[in-house]
Amino acid sequence: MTDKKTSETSEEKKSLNFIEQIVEEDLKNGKHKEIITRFPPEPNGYLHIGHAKSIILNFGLAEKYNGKTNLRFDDTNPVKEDVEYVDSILEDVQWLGYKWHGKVHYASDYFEQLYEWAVKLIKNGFAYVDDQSGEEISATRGTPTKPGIESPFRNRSAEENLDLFERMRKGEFKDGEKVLRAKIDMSSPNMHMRDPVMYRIKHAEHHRTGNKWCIYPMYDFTHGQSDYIEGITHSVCTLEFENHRPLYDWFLDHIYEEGRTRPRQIEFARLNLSYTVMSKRKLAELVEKKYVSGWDDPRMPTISGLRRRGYTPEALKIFADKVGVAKRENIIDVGLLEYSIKEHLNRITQRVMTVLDPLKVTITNYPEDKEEFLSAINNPEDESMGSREVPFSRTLYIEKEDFKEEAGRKFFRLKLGGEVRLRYAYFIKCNEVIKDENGNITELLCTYDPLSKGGKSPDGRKVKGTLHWVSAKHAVDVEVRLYDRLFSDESPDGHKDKDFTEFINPDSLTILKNCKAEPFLKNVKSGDRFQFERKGYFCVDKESSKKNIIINRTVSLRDSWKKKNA
RNA sequence: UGACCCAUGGUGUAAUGGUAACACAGAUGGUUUUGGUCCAUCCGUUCUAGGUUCGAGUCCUGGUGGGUCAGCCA
Repeated sequence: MTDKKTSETSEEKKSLNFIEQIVEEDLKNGKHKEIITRFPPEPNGYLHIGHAKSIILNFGLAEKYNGKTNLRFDDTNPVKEDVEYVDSILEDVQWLGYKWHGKVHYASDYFEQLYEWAVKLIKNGFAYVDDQSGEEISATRGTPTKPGIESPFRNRSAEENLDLFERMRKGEFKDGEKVLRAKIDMSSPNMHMRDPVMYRIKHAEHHRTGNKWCIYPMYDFTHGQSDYIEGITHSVCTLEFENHRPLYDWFLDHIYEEGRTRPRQIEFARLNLSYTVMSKRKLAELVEKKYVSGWDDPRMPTISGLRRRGYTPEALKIFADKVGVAKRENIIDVGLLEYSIKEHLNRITQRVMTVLDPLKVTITNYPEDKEEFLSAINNPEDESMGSREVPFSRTLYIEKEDFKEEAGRKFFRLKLGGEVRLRYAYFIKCNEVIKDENGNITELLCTYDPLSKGGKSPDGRKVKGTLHWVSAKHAVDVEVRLYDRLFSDESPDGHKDKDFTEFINPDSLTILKNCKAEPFLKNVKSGDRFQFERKGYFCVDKESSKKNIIINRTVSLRDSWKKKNA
């Protein structure tokens, strides 16, 4: 029953992805003795599953090749960043199970060093202060097919540039009045090489450096040098930075000192998931416009959302492994994510019986005051988890959808005059259906076969259906929240003429208030995970309390019956 | 109509000049006290046209299609 194939065959001969090949090559030919990677988020939002792929890639590389991984906040833009995000990012990385090397790094720790390098570039004639406005700079940059125009301030003397740059730092100028630019090539076919801005003036309070600085380095003048300072060997980022690489290398060329580790930028394709959006801006919009309850809403593709939904770090690693690493644009089927969590939860979760949509069943030939306890297996995939006792009595609940007065032979569940097995309990036969004045079924009158205790056929007769059930007297009331995909379209932000919010699925959340669980659930705490037999994997929500137990459905079980009849 | 990058089943990822492999999805069947798990079988002439080679998914050239770049964002 248990699966042994995943542990044996799949690990043996796994081919390397292109980044691992580069690393192995660099290690083999002695370019590096040890690799150091880094995860460099900007603290301007919550991490999502795309970041999880990057985290797992970077930390995974270091684990595999006995290297190290730094955590560094790319905090060069004070107006967008906040400690709230720093904290959530720290929590998410740790939850994934990774430990960064040494202390947490911040690009803002390097502001002084960066400033000195900027001065060096100025002295060597590779940078100048430009007085043009943002609009002018933009207008003279040219287009991808037309070269740009050199700034009239491009050929100032080093002395003048130095003086101006110092005064920029001192705060003598207003925001936007001046910038420091690299002097490269205004007619480069690569737009990023057309005298990119290195520093801009922002009289804004930074979440770490406060008001110490009023000039802030741009990403391009920060990232590679930060890698260099930290001794990063492989600087892995996403494809949209491909065009930045020549600039990354250009800055390094001008500050590099012989003998030191020189970082290399390598780009891979970011993760895209079907039926969701991944951009920070769009996720923020979902939160702000209250389409979801917050960044950690269980329907969100954020790490905190997935965590609250009941995902495990292991599942995300399984997922990342299956997705792979390459340079091709991709949209991963969300089904693969769901498969990954099912695969893990199937192995580890406690089984439990919970009726989500209860229908009362009275066993007419079962004594009024009798109750008994029946043994149920906790996890068929893991014998060491043992078994538990489940109470049985005359009045029970079964799932409404598990009964039909009349149905074809393909319907294995309970029908009038038919017999099914109650899991771990008895065979029961339905003799009578009770309805209210509107014709709704309110109760089933059944008889049980005392000889079928434990669910074994006493005389060898077979029943096709096995139902989960809960004893009414012993039932624990719980609230269950079912989640469906947030969007009805596979690629909600892939339509030019339509806004992604038009595809929001109005039925992505269903709250069930009247669910009946077996007594095992009485003392659950938030974060506990279960399989509700025949219903799916569930996780106790953070809002859950003793009085009001709230449980999220992480993912449903595969259901070939429902699929066929859909 | 510039530069850079990409193109292998429905979706992803392999094959490192030598029999197109693995996973997910789908289909069919088997086992089963979860219509779960597990097991078996089926599902691609590698975007296109040339070229190099004994041999090309892989190397070269052209084409086609897609992505990225014109923030004082990262």
